[in-house]
Amino acid sequence: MYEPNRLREPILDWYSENARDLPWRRTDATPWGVLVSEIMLQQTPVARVLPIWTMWMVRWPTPADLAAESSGEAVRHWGRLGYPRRALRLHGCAQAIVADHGGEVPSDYTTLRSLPGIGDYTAAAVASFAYGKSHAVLDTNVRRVLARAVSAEEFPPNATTSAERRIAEALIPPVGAARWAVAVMELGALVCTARAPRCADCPIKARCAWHLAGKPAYDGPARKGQTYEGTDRQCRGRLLAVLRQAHGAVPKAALDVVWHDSVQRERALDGLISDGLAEALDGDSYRLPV
DNA sequence: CAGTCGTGGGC
DNA sequence: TGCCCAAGACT
Repeated sequence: MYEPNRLREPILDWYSENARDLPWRRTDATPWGVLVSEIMLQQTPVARVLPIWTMWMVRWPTPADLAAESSGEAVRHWGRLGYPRRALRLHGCAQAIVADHGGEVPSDYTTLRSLPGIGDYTAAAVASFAYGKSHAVLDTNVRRVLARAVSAEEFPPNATTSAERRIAEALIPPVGAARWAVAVMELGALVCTARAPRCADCPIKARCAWHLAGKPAYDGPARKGQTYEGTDRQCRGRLLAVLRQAHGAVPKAALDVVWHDSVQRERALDGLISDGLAEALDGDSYRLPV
């Protein structure tokens, strides 16, 4: 690859002036706070995470605090963030951290990667942002920025490729890898957005391969559009919302009224139970797991 | 590896 | 208005 500093320096300078003041980025944020933020932020906008993260940090300031609660309380206080299995996985993280790591969030990538709900991105992000380690942090923002700036493509491939990882690793600075990672992410989140990128405000527009090529339209395979209305996912969401609000046993009749199709409703309820998001009680009632 | 898994705001 | 998609992980 060509001289990495051609991209690094303007992006780092831009970040110095434009970084958002997010609570999990402050110097008083703990590794646990960083871990919680990263899992909450998976596929979820910052604006919706902020209030939930703040409540969690007050309620469960350490992994031990969350581990001492039932998984159902984690699900309840997940609220409407979406993908509630993340709440279970975060609870599982807390339990593993207490049981196997002395109550301290692990600092190395491989150990983080072994925790529930922590994949390649989140392990790299926590190691970088909580502990200042050097990793390629490849989230959707970074992948889009690199696709455009380096590969002259409007969008990255559907799945992360080894070529992308090679490009990202070549750009990691020898010093300040974590700041570089968050700076590229921030550029992707605020300027180099998926729709209507603000190229006029971009610090590397004169060096961006995609911009220099005249911003050619995406010509790759169609990206998966997600339908929602009428799906099992919507049904699960309705059912779980009832259980979250109930604070105790919910008679089945109270679930029946929120979804008309009984076949789909039963399938969704079974799914919630097998996922550990709900429990069946004697007497045909249900609740969040204890 | 393609499918599954929530939710709500912006354009 | 409907469609797109927002710091992915897991199977």
